[in-house]
Amino acid sequence: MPEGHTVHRIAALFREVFVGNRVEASSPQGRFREGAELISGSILERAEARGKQLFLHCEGERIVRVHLGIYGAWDVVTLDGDSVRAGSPQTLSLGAPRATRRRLGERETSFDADEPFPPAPRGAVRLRLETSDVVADLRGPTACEVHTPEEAAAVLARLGPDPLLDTGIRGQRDFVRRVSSTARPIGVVLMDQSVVSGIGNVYRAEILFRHNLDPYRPASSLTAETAIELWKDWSKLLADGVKTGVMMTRNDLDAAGRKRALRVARERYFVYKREGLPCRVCGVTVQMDLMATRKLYFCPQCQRS
DNA sequence: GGGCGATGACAAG
DNA sequence: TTGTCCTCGCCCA
Repeated sequence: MPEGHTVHRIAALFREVFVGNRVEASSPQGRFREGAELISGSILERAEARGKQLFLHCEGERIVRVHLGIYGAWDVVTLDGDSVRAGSPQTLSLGAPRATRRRLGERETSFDADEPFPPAPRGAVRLRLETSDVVADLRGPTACEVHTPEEAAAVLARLGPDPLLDTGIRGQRDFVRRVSSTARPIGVVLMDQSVVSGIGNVYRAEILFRHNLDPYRPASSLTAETAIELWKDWSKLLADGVKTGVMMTRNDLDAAGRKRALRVARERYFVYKREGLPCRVCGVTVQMDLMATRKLYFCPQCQRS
């Protein structure tokens, strides 16, 4: 997925294009018909992310919670703002204003869509949100539900700190406390959303590598200093990811290399999906193990206990 | 056109 | 620990 950075980007985009507006909701696929009816025509009051969870607060204390899971995505098509505002006869005579399509999820893309507006739903669209000049299609989410404030609060209560929300010393202390209180492997603990929000399989592998940490080491054996460094690093990576839309975890590149890595996915990581290739730092073969059902990539040399 | 894997999280046993 | 759900793009024939 869609790790935490993606969901914060979606929330920011929704704040830009939906919040404050009356939004029509539908479920072209049919699997969210009742939920869509509950919120359709109401004003979207807030859009917030916490870790991998998105909360859309609608008028009337109805909150749509969306979790993209491993392959969910939002396709957002916006009419070009200038064209819409200009509304000049010239623009109109040229036909429909240009639409821009953005996908936020699995692989982010952005391109001008050569299609009429609103576009017909393609594939299995669980939820479509629509105003006169924006359409957002949700497909493949692991969760899409309408909650009461109490239900939403219950979900939030189960989530560990998110560096973008729990800034400062409090979030850091909370993280350190949760990490130090379990003997489970740090590679498992970083993926546990009740310990820390937003880290997924890519960030897990990369953060562990960046700190030369053996993924199997008991979390409680880390020093407080190390735990603090992990929190600070996650804070930085998340902020970067939200800004660029890309998970870029290499810190060994010059400007040109960095630019290239932003374009070429396989250049972005130290170890993720590099099983069998030489470690970028020491040259030893990168290894892949299954840890808690997920593929864990690490360098057995750089990440020794 | 079939199979498979993917940035995830549950529940059941 | 295993099974299940969600959808799509890519690989191979």
